[in-house]
Amino acid sequence: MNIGEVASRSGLPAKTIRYYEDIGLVTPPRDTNGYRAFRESDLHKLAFLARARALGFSIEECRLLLGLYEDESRASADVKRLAQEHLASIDEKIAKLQSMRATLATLVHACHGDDRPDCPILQDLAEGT
Amino acid sequence: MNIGEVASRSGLPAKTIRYYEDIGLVTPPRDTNGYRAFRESDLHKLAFLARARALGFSIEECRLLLGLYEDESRASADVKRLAQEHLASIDEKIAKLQSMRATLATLVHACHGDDRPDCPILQDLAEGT
DNA sequence: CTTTACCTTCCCGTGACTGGAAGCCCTATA
DNA sequence: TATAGGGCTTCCAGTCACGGGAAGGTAAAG
Repeated sequence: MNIGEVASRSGLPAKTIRYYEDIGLVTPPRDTNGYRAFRESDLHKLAFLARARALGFSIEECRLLLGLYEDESRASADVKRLAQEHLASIDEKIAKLQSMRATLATLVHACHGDDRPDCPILQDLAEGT
Repeated sequence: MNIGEVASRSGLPAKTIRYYEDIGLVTPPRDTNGYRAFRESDLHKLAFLARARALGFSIEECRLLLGLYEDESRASADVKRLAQEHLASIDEKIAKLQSMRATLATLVHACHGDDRPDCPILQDLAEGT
């Protein structure tokens, strides 16, 4: 399998797949012409990575997850802990964004938004009330 | 005012203030010894920037906001539009995170998290069900 | 044989900083 | 007056996870 097919089947751009090889997440062998020759197992790994990334895991977390996935003697507790930590960090991000959102929504609501210059949004930014 | 005082009064790290000068957001004059000599107006701008950044505006949006702030003949509609677009992008981010969160929470809930290897989290990542 | 599509490596750019090195400047104390 | 410390300066490199694009080799189609 060449990189193009792997890209379309995994949903990852070819650039990303090459990058994942660079940082050692996959290690496809090479054909005599120098092309990467992906095995089914490489495709499988890449699809795993695509889904883990889609859940917001960082590359290093993905590396750990892959390691656990390939370790037959893993404890599911280790996976769960990793996922829970990630869940907590997502919750933090959501909370931060919602706090921003609340302030911003109040300001937007207070601004009449016409052609006059006075604007509570700028006022708030300037005065930090 | 030296950079240290401006840093503590604006809440921005000195490094960040130098960076903001690099990209032209502030242009403090220099003392004969080469030190930046911040005026009250510079401090004011930096505090404005700190608050705008805290609301999640990008640097380029901050640049626009500063421009509007200093333009006496601005239309508040321009400010409001900028803020509304930013609000929409925050909503997108929140939605994405909440979707991740939902999937992840389901998986975490389904994983017993003991010393056995079978784990629905890894299963989901592997099979993409 | 030519075109076209695909593959390769390499290097630069992104956003918004952060860390660290090397060196100048200013103040205070022994 | 020597020195120790802290603060200031510039510059370079690294972060994270890629994406864009150049220069060139290779394969499949007409």
